[in-house]
Amino acid sequence: MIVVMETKQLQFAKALADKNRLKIMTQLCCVWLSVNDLVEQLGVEQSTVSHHLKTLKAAELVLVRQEGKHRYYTLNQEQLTLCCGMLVQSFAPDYAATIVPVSSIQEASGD
Amino acid sequence: MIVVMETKQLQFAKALADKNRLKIMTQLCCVWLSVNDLVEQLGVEQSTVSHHLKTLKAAELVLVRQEGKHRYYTLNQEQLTLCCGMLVQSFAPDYAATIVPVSSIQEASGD
DNA sequence: TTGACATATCGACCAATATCGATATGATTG
DNA sequence: CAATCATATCGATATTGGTCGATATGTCAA
Repeated sequence: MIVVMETKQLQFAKALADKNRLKIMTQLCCVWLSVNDLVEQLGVEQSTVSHHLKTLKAAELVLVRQEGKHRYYTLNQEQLTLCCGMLVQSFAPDYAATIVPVSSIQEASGD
Repeated sequence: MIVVMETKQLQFAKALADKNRLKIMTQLCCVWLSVNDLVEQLGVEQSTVSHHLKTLKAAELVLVRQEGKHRYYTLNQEQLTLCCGMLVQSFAPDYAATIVPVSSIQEASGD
């Protein structure tokens, strides 16, 4: 269980640890964008954007929806919140109890 | 302001994005350890541990205290909590209001 | 000051990964 | 089916960053 969390935390941190991926996440917050939309806004090659999206997808930080020839991505706010809560639980136990009631998030994510 | 946060978030994510640094953080949670203590527990060279501690220090994720010839490190739980709150505010606005009251953390950190 | 110990820094090497260009896969339309 | 557009994957290259060994800096005791 703890090992699983450590792996998840590493994957989460690595997913965030790139300038362009953070930019992508910023762009994808609260909206659905196609890969080409992101290509235009970031100014890097399409293959690069796809590569980053794959990394974010592996970390479950983005959701995908196919529509016609387009694939629309958006940020997975719930997963991000869970990961942050996990970090606080692991590394800030003095704050975890009062600040981040992760249990309530987990309840809300029952699917 | 937003630019500053993005830089901070990148630094935070990069600081966490290494297996050995996560191990160090785990070891330093709630306790003060010397560099040599960490060297023994991680099984890597002292120079490597110092290098990681420098990275964590730059991200303000550890606190240092000199005592005799030893330097004792511990995890900065408050900073970690702030960074996580910042991430949720930036990338999970739908959750930020109800789950992570960052303002209360900032109040508690007034110095 | 000298010696011993603890930690930080430096230089070199190597592994991981970001990027690009080219190509393959997949979806839609005619 | 062929043509076109959108995205994913692949191979090569460049850059970043982790690691080590050696050395420098700093601290304390004799």
